[in-house]
Amino acid sequence: MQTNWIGKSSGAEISFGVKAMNYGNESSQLKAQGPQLTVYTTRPDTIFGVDFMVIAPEHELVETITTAEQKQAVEDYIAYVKSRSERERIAEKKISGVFTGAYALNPFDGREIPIWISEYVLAGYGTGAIMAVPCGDERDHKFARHFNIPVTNIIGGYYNGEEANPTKDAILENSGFINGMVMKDAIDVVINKLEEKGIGVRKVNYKMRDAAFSRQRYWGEPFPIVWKDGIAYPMDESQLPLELPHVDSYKPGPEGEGPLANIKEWALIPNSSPPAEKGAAKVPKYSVYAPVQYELAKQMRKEYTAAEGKLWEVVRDSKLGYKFRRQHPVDRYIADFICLQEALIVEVDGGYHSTDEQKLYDEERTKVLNTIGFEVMRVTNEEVINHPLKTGRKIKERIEQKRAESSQFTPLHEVEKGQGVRETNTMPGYAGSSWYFLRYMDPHNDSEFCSRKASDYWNQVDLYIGGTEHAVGHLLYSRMWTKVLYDLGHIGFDEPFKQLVNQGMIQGSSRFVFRIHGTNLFVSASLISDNGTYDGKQLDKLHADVNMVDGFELDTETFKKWRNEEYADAEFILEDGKYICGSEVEKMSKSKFNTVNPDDLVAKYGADTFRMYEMFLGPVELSKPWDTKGIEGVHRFIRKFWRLFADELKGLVVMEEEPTAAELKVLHNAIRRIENDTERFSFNTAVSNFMIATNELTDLKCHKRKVLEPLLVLIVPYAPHIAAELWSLLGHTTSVIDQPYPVFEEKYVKETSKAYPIAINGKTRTEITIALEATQQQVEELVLADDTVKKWLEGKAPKKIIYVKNKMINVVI
RNA sequence: CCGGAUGUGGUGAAAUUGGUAGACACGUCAGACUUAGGAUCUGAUGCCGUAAGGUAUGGGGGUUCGAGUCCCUCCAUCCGGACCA
Repeated sequence: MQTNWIGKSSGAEISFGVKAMNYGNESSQLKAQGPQLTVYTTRPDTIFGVDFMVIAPEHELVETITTAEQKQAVEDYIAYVKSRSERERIAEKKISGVFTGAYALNPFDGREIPIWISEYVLAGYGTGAIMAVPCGDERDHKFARHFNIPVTNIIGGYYNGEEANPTKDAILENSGFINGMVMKDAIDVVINKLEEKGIGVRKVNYKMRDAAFSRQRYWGEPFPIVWKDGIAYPMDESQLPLELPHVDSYKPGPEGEGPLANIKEWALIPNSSPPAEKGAAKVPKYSVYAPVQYELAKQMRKEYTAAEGKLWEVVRDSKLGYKFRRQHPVDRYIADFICLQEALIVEVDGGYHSTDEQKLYDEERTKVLNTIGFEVMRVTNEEVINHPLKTGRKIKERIEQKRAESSQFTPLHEVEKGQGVRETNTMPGYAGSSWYFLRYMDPHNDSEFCSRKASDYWNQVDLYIGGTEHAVGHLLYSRMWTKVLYDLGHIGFDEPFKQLVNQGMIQGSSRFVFRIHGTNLFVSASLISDNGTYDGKQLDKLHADVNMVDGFELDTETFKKWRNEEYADAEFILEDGKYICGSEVEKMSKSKFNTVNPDDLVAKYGADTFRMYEMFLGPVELSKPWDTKGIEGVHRFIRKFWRLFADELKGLVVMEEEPTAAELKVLHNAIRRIENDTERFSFNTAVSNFMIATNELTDLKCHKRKVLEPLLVLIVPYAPHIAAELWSLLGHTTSVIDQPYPVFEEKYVKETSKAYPIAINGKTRTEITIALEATQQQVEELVLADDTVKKWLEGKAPKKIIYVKNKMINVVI
């Protein structure tokens, strides 16, 4: 599960010479001898199958190697790539590319290989260039077909001419010195040869995910960092720990920082050091982005559109009175223009923002940027080009309006000069969760995180139960820190957890309302036609809060008052006087308004019922939508269990008599099954075994202490509150938690006979009770004497009688 | 597209090694006790059929005396990942 995240791949980096020729770029000094093009590949064994090379549009060699004839085509292509948003590039599978006019040389046979540019190669991964082997790689193959590049087959019959085959088992053909070798084995041979010739090196590549160790949120450990003059200083150890202060509001700070920025007393540190440049301390706060993005932004800064160029002239050098940057990475996006001090982003809409999909993307982008505190303003290409100065004034007006609105806050950058400013971002969830289990072993230690003595005693965590997201995020980092601490000798184990169980998610059951697009009219679900329209009109599908829906029926009055009366003017098209909602099972999430508050259920049924009901829903590792339908059953069980001990009127009814064989059998069956279920995390069947035992004891009218006390100990992990309560009701003064676990004894559940199912040709027809120690012959006699069996035999003799002791009997006719 | 998981009644589900499919609950129906019942208790309840019986674990095929379980294949849903060279 974690391999995708660590993204380790091993292969080789290979340098290809580029054929010397007359390049379009006259200033190139590489006319005599071509430059080197370095690629990364996991499959060096396919080197003789390289039919073309592809470099990323942002690749540094693009300008250098493009020939004069291809110059225009390449420029057009790069302009096209630039015009596409990051997301389009990732989402669309469109094949596009352009030939540079240059050729690389195969280091082994000198074959000339055309070099292409295509957006399917990413600047940020590997070297930003690949060697394309169409017969072995599907993307390369599609590219080759699209541009009619001849395909060299190096894998013989494994390649059918239609589809690439990424096999490693083929025997190589058309492959020079590795002809006849199996591909797997050739990988090493080629790498060795490359290294020998000095044109390549063995290399392991990693991709990093979630590398940014910072969040603009409240909940997280604060960084012990103080910014001064734009430089981060770690706090002195004597001032640690830095504690998360109380906040009244979790809203973003005045400039879109984390909520901590709202607490001036905490964030600002009086200081007499030299005055910081205005705003300097804030700049790095927005620098939470991947290096790839930084590179991309740099590139984009060089290749701006006409409108962007004009607007830059208007806003650059604080001409508007505010400092603007252009093509600046923010979160996962790159903003066209940004004024960090005022948290305003100005986007220039090119002509390509016209389709619905692009609009959706823009909306989402705006939403994300808003969430982290930026206001997004859009201007069109036309207005910038026709009225650049007017656009500038418009931007300035917007800023001033924004300042007026937020004047109740003192923006951090306006504080007295010379003050330090705390980092207001906090650490991500996995920061603390990566090692807290170690701290738990020694929580009061104030000289180190955990003494070696304590960690040696407690050792690894026996069992880790978590969801699948945790398995990648949290587990990955706890494993890393554990390994680091082990290498440093602070702990004696290098894996944090002995066993992992992935529990499923409790999903939400969302409810939807359907609004006719552009109106306040809401249509009840079953009136909507199959193609998702009503009366031919488009509908907006909106989440409605599940708490104002009874089953599927919407409480329309509550709905009108919902979200500060956002839908106060709503009108409804009902069916049978009701508004029926649509429903879907989704992840439970506040944004989907499908969360339910367990407090209400706990108040109604108690925590034990709630706990057991969650267990009873099904296997832990499965996800299922939250549904309270069955909770009554569990609650009834708990009351029934209670009645074994006490009567509403008579109080305690426990008797001291010796239990009967039947009662002991119930108890010991329960011990065996529940112990077994608990050990294999089959909590749902354990709960049902408690129910079975309780039902059986109720039927036996058993209220005997010697049966009930062990049962109480069994139930402690499942219903701890009532277990403790009943334990004390039984007159004990010690805790039930300290009781030894009941021991199963075979002798109480031993049977002497069994009611065997009798099957004729595999189909069960009747049942005969036979002693367990019966022999094959005795069984056959008994079975053949049975009326039902005789009826099915119709006087014939059976071919065979299969007798499996303690299981079943099958008569084959 | 890749990887992982899951498909069983009206519903949540059970079925240690291939051996009585649907335990335990919810729901529904009938009944008891009740002024009442959203309390408690009893019984019934996969589907078709009066019954005998037939049929049934996503679809199709196979192995076996016997398959929810093992094998092949197709389909659906969910989760995770994804231009990763």
